[in-house]
Amino acid sequence: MRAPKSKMNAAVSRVGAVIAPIPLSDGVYERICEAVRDQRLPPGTKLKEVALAELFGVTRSAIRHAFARLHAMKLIELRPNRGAMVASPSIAESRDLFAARRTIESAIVDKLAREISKQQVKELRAMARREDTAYRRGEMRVGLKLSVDVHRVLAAMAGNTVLADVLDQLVSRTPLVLAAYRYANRTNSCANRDHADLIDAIAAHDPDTAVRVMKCHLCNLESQLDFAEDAP
Amino acid sequence: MRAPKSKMNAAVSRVGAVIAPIPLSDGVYERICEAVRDQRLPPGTKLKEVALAELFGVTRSAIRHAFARLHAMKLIELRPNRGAMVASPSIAESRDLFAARRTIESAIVDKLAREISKQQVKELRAMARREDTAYRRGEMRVGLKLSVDVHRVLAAMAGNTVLADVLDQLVSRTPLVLAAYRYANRTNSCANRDHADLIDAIAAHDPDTAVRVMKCHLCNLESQLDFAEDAP
DNA sequence: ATGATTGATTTTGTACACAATTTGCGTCAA
DNA sequence: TTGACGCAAATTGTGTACAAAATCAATCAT
Repeated sequence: MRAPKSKMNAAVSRVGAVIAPIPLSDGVYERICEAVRDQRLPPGTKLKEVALAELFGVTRSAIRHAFARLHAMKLIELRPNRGAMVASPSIAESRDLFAARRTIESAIVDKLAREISKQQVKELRAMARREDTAYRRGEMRVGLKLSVDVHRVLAAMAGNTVLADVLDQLVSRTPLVLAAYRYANRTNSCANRDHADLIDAIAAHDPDTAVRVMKCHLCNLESQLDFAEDAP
Repeated sequence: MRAPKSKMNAAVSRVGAVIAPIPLSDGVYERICEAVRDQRLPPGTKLKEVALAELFGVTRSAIRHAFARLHAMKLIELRPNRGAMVASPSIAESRDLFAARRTIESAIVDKLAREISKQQVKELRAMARREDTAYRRGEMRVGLKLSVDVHRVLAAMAGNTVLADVLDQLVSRTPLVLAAYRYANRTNSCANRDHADLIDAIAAHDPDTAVRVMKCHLCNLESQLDFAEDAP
């Protein structure tokens, strides 16, 4: 990989076969995906192939593979002969994204409120607690990650893998919208009380309340956005 | 740079830039995507890179790019060092797929029933008519394509591009489920009367009926499946 | 006869090289 | 000073070559 010469190449790739039995440029994909979710890569950031290739210690081929997947997830935009950049969701797309999330996550919490187990409730509460402490400590990046993960875990617990995968994409795109349009003075993305209330409703096996809280939660988040200024 | 080789080369690529301003292995992606939707590629079909490369007249690089996108759409499976094959949805995944479609398409027709225009109704009716004639003529492949397209057009008309994109993926995966699990004696995928009834309810601006018909339509389709036999 | 094993062929994964387009900078003229 | 023009550098698109892994077939042993 790193060394182009033959002996070295054989030895290195043998090791690679052990630690990476998966055909992976996947690692690159995951890393960039997380960076987008963590808002370390703001919308519009140019992604140069050679720079990323030597950063990750892989070749351009792997980067381009990762780009193809990231593009399919709509996390980056690919313009012909002009390279890749982190996606800048338009205003319309951002609105549609929240509307789609309301539809899907309502269905998810409705189902979950009917069939959640005690153990799952415990996991959710633990996660919400960790999220809360992270925000209290001012660790915004950790808090954001946990906020996002709460929604992903809810989807996973609902047991519909197809819907969970779909929501995963929408949730991953949300930080890009927040980065592009949120008021500067807003601090955290998911009000912690919202998550706690949501989990309470689910734990109480109250689907209607859970759906209402989830919709309200997403509307609150969307209302923190300012769609007036620029037009990406 | 300068062109010391041949003028011909420059001229050809200039033409290429005009007809293909998009960085396209996209054509390959579209072709395979359609083939899956048309059920010309049954689940489990092995997709060899070199064979496809010379079939489409491109190099393996383009094929691999297309594979990455098809994998992200979950239309093919990629096993490390063992290549690509058309996805074989599991029973659980198939059930989840239909459940997800019920959730999303209910939201779509609900919205559409509230704001559809006369012109859009005309388009839908024309499409349903073409679908009907195709099935009557025994052109099953054309009929299937139109059946699928009805759902895609409904999603597009609802105006939420995010939800439409998501549904596009689910709809494209449905033919794979049908190919894998449907009773052999069943003829067409979407009962034509269902689509006509659905469009009637939407045209009448009756969201509740439209949602009920859509859910019923999808349940009918799912009930044509036999999840008993094999286990992919 | 059946099963395992080894060797050759096929197929995938990855590195690399070249072509072509875009981009940035410097020069020149109005 | 400003604008356009043009060359040079950087970046992307694509084709090719080689190495590793898997598949298949034939051989050998039990």
